[in-house]
Amino acid sequence: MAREAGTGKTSVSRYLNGEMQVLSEDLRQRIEAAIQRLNYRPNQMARGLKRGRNRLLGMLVADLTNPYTIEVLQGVEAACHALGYMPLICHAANEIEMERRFVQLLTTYRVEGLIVNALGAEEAVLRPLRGGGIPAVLVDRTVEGFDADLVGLDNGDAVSLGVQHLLDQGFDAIQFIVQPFQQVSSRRERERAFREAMAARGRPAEPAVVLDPNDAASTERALAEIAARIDAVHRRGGKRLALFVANAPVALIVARHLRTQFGAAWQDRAALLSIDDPEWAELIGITTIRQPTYDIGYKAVEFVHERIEGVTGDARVVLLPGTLVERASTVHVIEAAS
Amino acid sequence: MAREAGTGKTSVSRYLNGEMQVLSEDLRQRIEAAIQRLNYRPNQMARGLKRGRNRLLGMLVADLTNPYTIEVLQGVEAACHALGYMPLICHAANEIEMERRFVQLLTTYRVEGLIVNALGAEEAVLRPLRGGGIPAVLVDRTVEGFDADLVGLDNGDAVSLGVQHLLDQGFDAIQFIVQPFQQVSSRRERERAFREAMAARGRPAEPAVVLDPNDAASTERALAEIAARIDAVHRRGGKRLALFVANAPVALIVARHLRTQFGAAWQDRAALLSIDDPEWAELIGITTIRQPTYDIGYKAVEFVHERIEGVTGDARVVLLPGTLVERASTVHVIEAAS
DNA sequence: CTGTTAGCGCATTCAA
DNA sequence: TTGAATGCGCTAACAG
Repeated sequence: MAREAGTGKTSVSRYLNGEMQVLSEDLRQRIEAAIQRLNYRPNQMARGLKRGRNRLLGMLVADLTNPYTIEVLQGVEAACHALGYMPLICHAANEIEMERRFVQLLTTYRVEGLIVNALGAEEAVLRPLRGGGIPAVLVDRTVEGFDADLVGLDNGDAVSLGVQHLLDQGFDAIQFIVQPFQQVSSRRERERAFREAMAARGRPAEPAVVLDPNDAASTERALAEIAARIDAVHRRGGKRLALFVANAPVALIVARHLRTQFGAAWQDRAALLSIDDPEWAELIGITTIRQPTYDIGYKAVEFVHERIEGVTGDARVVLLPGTLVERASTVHVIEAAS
Repeated sequence: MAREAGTGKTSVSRYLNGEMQVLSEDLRQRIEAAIQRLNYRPNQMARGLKRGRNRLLGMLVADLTNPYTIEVLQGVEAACHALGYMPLICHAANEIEMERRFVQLLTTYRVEGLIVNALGAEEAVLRPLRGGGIPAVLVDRTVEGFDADLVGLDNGDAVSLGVQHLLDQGFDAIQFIVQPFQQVSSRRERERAFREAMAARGRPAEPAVVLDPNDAASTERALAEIAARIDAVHRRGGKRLALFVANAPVALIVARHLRTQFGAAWQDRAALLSIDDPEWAELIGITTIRQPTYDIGYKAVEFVHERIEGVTGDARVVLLPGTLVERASTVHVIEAAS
C-alpha cells in the first residue's frame, strides 16, 4: 500500500487518521486513489495493537432467549454506535462455564470495557477483568464482592407499583412467584420488595412460590402449589387469585401451565401480572410492569465509556423506574367471551 | 513475562501453544509460575496479527427481535465452541446502513469468515468480503449476484406441509399472508410454494396478502383485507378462513389485530397457521411449522469453517425440512371455552 | 531442548 | 509537509 501510492507508510497512516492538515493535496489524492485501487482496508487489530485501544466493547449476557436481554442489547448497540465502539456480544446461555470462558476470552482480546449481565454470584469468574484493568458495568444484577457500576430496574418501586395496582383492583389474595432468588440480586430484591409492599399496606404476604425452570421437579412442585392456592381461593368464593410473577420467562411457564390445566378460559381462574413486557403479553392481555430496557443498556455503555476514559471514584448505581402497562388480565371482572 | 520466567519469549510462546514435548519440565514449571504471578494473558490480537488467523467468526443478523434469529444463533454458538471460533455477533436492526457498516467493520477486523442473515438483495453491501477474501455463508436468504453457500429451510416442503394439513382439516378457504417478498428470497419462495401447493391440489389460490410491519399504512391495509376475507367466508357460511402466515413476526401482528377486532374468542373466526414456532404459539395453541433453526446455525458454521480451511468448489445449498406442530388453532371444531 | 532474529500492519517519535 | 526508524506482543524460521 505504501508504495502503491508512491509514498511512505507514515503518510498513509496520517491519512487514515484524518490528519489532513498535514498532507499536501497531491499526496492526499494519490493515497485516496491507491486505496480505491487496492480496495485497501486498514487492519484494526494491528492498529489496536499499536495504540493500545481497539474500540471493542464486550457485552456478556446470561440468556439471549430472554426478551429482556434483547431489548437491553438494543440500547447497548445504539450507545456503542454513538460512542464509536464495536460491541462484542457473548452469550453464556445460562452456563457458568461459558461465562468463565468468555471472560477469559474477552480479556485476551483486550476489550476496552465490559458490560455484564452476570449469571450469578461468582465473583471469581469476573476477577480476570480486574487483573487486566478492564472496566466493567453490571446490568440488572450485582455480584457479591465485585465492586462496579450498576444499572438496572428500580425493583422496589416496580413491585410496589404492581402490588398497589392489584389492591386497587380489589384483589385480596396475591401470590408472588419467582425463580430461586438467593443467588440473583434482582430476584432477591423483588421478593423482599413484595413482602415489604404487602406489609406496608397491612396485608400479610404468603411465602413466595419458587419455580426453577431448569429443574423439572421444582417446576412441577411450584405449579402444583400454585394450583392449590388457586383452588383454595376459589373455594373460599372470593375473587380470583392474583399471581404476581417476577419476570417474563417464569410468567410464560405459569401461563402455559394454567392453560393446559384450565383450558382457554384459564384467566377466569387466576389474574396474572408480570414484571417484563414480552410480546405475548399484549396478545393475551396480561398486565405487566415494563422495564426501561433500552435506557438501561444505553446508560450502561455510557458508564463503561466514562470508566474507559479514566473516570474514577466509587461505584455508581442507577435504578430506572418501571412502567405499569394495564391490560385485561387484572381487571377483576372478566367479560364473557362473546 | 519473558524475563519473569527467566527465559526467552519463544519458550513462552511454545508453552502457550501447548508444545509441551519440546519443553523441559523445569522450564515448563517456571513459565507456569510466572504466568500465575503476573496474571498473564496472551494478547489474542497480537497472535492473530502474526499468524494471520484470529479465530474470529462474524455473525451478521438482520433482526435480533425475531426468535428465529436467536435460535439460529444458538446453533452458531455451539458450532463455534466446538470448532474453536469466537463468534462476533452484529445486529443490523433491519437497517441497510448498519449492515453496510458492519460488513466494513468485520472486514477491517479481519474475521476469518462470516455468516450472513442478510437484509435484502444488496449484493454491493457484501462486496467488501470478496475483496478481503473472507468466506461467507448465507442463512435463510440468498443475495442476488453473491455466490456463496446457503443453508436454510426447505420452503417448498414446509409450505406444502402446511397446506396439506389445512386441507386435511377440511378448510376450504386458505389465505396466505407474507411480508413484501420481492426482495427476500425465502419469502419469495414461500409465496410461490403456496401457489404451487394449492395448484397441485386443484385449488386456486387467492393472491397473497402483503403486510409490511415497517409501514403503518401497508399494515392497516393488509389487516383490513384480511378482515374482509374473514367476513366473506363467514357470510358464505363455510368453515372459518384459514390464515397461513409466512413467518412469526407477521403472525404476531395478525393475531394481535384479530384479538382487538374479535375479542378473546378470535380464534372462532379464523384459523391461524404460521411458519416459525415462537414461544407464544404454544400459549395460545397455534399450529406452526417449526424450522430446524439450531441445525441451520450449526451447519452454517461448518460450511464457513470448511471454506476457511480452504475447501473450494461451487456454492452449496442445504435446505433442511421443517416440522408440523399441530395445535388447536387448526382443529376445525373449536371446543367451547369451559 | 532453547534462544536469537525477523517481521505481522500499523502509529508514533524524530529528523529532514 | 514528508519519511525513516522503532516497537506494540506475538509466532516462525533458524541456529545453537
